[in-house]
Amino acid sequence: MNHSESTRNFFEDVYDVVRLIPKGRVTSYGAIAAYLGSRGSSRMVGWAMNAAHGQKPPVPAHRVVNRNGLLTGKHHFETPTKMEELLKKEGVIVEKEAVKEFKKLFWDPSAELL
DNA sequence: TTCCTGACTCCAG
DNA sequence: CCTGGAGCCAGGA
Repeated sequence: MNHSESTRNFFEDVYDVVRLIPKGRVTSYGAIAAYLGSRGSSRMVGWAMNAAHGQKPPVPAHRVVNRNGLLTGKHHFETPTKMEELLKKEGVIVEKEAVKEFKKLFWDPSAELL
């Protein structure tokens, strides 16, 4: 397989995992990267999210935050408050750029997807 | 092709 | 507690 094919599959894999995140739960870029077998590629997960807009079926990118629960990707949504609004709609409280009860709401694909 | 950037994370000081 | 550097690797200029 060539380079573009493996890239496409990596993105598809990321989207599939993100779509499996339960409503009202969140995970991190690093957790997804680790689940896909490339721990150091957390930045690529973020890059994938950057290209996730308009995907069918939709990719709930708002459920992916950084390892501390901070909404570092909020500026990539339609509006800077969109990410927080979507989370709040699912019952996730966001306080000062971060997910409240992050540890409790954290969904780890490596542990949940057995 | 090289250089730079980035929705990240870890580690050293 | 905070800062900087390194590793990561796909794209755009």
